[in-house]
Amino acid sequence: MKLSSRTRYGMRAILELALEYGKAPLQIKTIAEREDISNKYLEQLIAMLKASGLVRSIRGPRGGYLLAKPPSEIQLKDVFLTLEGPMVPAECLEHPEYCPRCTDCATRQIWQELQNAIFGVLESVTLADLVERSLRSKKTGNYHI
Amino acid sequence: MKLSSRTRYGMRAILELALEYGKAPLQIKTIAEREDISNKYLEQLIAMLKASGLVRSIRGPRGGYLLAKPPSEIQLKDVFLTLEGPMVPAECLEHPEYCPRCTDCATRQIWQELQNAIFGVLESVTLADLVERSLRSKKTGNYHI
DNA sequence: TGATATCCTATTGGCTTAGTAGATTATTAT
DNA sequence: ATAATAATCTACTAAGCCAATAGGATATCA
Repeated sequence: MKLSSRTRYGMRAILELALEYGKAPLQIKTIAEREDISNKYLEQLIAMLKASGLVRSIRGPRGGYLLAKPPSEIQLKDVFLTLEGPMVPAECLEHPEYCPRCTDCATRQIWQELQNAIFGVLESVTLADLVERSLRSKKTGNYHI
Repeated sequence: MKLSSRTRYGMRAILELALEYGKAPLQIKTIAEREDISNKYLEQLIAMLKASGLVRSIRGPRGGYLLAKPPSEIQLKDVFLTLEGPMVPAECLEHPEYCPRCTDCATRQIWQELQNAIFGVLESVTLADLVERSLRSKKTGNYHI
């Protein structure tokens, strides 16, 4: 099990925007350079973030992208779901009628617990938290924990 | 994010084996019928479980498959990793040299926490637990919680 | 009006998934 | 012995997704 590049790149990109919150808009080109992501690909990822209302844009020269809300109001869950798509380990979690068998039920509970565990993490952290962590590790120079 | 059919089917299949632990071997055909899975496909999934040592087989008539260890000694993590493959949200978790940038670090922590949360669930439950849950829900008839 | 930067749509190669198909081998019961 | 049974092995395939790449259109500022 692996996260898509979409999610990994996108998370890094929106963190860049969070780090610049309150300042001038950031351009795709800049983010792509800083994060070493293909310009054109990043364009699409940011479009997804914009479509879901997490990011807004300014066109033309001196334009770029801005966080649509304060970092403290954006949970990682929001970003994750936008990029990775719906978090449904098994269909029967959303549509119990898919689950006519008894033994399914026990496994179904597990998939439910897995989903809860993942959401637990992603809901407990906001972009503001990420910014704080990011600045702290920059200060101490401890890139790897 | 969704689990593969491999993992969902395979987990149900090995649960069937756990439910029959100590009894006669279960045949592919039987499991496939009970769980409504393609015979031929299930064959391959069980082969994976056998290759990883969780299941053993007896060939010929009256043959079939058996759990290689008591259900209490098989964590769901073992089954999951066999079927779903290695759980590495991001490459930089295993190879920190992939992580030259500072902002990566904050996201990297998150992927680490996600991995821990998932493993936490999958390590805390064994097939014996699943069997117990399964029998209980069969008794009460509460298939959906 | 030209430069800048977002926006939009289409296309692609490569990989994985979820099977299907068919033949082979080992074991048991008659 | 032999026929039936059930696992084992290998190969193939259609469909879908991923991670880009490409090229042009549109809005905005100086």
